[in-house]
Amino acid sequence: MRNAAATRQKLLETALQLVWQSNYDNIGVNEICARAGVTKGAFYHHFETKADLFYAASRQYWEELRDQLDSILSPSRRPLEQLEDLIEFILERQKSEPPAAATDQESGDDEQVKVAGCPFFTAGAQVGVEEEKVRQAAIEMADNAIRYNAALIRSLQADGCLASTPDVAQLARMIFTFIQGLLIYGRTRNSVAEIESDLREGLYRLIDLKKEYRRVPYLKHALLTGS
Amino acid sequence: MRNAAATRQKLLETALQLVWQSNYDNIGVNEICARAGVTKGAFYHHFETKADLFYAASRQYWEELRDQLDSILSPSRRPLEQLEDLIEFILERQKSEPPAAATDQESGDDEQVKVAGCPFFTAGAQVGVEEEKVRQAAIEMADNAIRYNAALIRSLQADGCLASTPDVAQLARMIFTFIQGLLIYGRTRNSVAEIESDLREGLYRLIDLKKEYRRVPYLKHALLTGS
DNA sequence: GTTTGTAAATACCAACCAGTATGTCTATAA
DNA sequence: TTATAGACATACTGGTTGGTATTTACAAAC
Repeated sequence: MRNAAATRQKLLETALQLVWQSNYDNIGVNEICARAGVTKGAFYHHFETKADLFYAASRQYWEELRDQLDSILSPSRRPLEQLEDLIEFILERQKSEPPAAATDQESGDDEQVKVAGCPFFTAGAQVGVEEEKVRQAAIEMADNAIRYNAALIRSLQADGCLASTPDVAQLARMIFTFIQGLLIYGRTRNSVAEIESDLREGLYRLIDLKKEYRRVPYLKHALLTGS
Repeated sequence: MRNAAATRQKLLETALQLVWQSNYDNIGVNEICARAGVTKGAFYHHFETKADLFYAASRQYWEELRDQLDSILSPSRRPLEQLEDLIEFILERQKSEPPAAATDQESGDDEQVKVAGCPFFTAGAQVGVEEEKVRQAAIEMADNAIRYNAALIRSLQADGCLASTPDVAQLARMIFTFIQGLLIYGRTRNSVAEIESDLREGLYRLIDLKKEYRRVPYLKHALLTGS
């Protein structure tokens, strides 16, 4: 590694991957370095502390996420389409995490974690009074996500999809917390299946989407009796 | 400490308190012992491992919680009353945690954590593949809580309070995940105020409570313009 | 070709981790 | 009074933690 930018990037990606599979306290600097194929000297050359790395990783993670959300929640698309694609996006992402630099070097032995939720958000909720930067990352992450939720709600509302007039800011918050709680629940069971049905139905109920716009989540009865 | 039961209880309470303020990985056996005024020998006399202690603590925590839920969700009370009291209970509990053995010995310097969420549930979501017992505790905790949610939903439904007919099991799950997500969110901000309004409104929307049964969350406008 | 600044490697630190080995106390039973 | 067993205390283990000090490799500037 004679390329400074590449080394830094590798550390960010590895941190992202590892914290996604476990949690902030459980991942050590040594392990990050080993997995990234980088020495400790390089680590502390690029980042002052472990918390610093995670803060930087969370920001980069959000930038990637933001780009994807921008295309899903693009004003050029119909609000209902945005909602459904967002749901699909969340579910799909749980099946394919960690997000970046999945396979490289000598990895390949890891236990597969199927559901994760945003590790930076959950980490920020758990670290102690020290590690203020980690909590800061969680707050920023949440604020960003909530902003996008609010935009989606306003679009849906403007399109006449909502059965009632909500407090947009509040509803955007509630959607975020619901999704996070759901993903954490899914993680304890380590299965995506359990949350697949709940995500769509829960969002429908929270945003009070008009019945005619709701996609029937499970067609098993209809399918079994013949389409 | 010549009383074995008391020593064991003290360890359980201390573990409960500490993990509530922080998280599983961040709390060491040494710290638990020191805070409990107990030596390490006593600790490992009563519990085989750290994970064992937390599993036991989570079970005891649930037993306390269950008793309170039993009185709140008692069939002798009107379903709507049950719901409102449950909401109040959740909010009130966040302001007064940790639940047991708050002040004893030489404590008193701790940073106040205002919002917590169930630490055993969140811990179970984050621990790695080892520590299976910790995750087990989280799953049991969730299952228990969801059972009580389901009972409440059925009561509300039987009383004609719901605007639509829900999948009870699913809705009970969604309520649980929503509440957990909300509490975790509140913890990152370290404020109860942010979640107070969201909890009631979110539950109303999830369970699709008929409008006439919804308690108006904020009367600020009405109050400001004169009652 | 030498200087200079940055990137990275090595070796190391004190503090802490969960867990253990071993001994002592004390209460009860014989 | 003695024997036994549970309840604890003390001291320690090997290993790991986040972080640092020092040195080396290397590329561009002069």
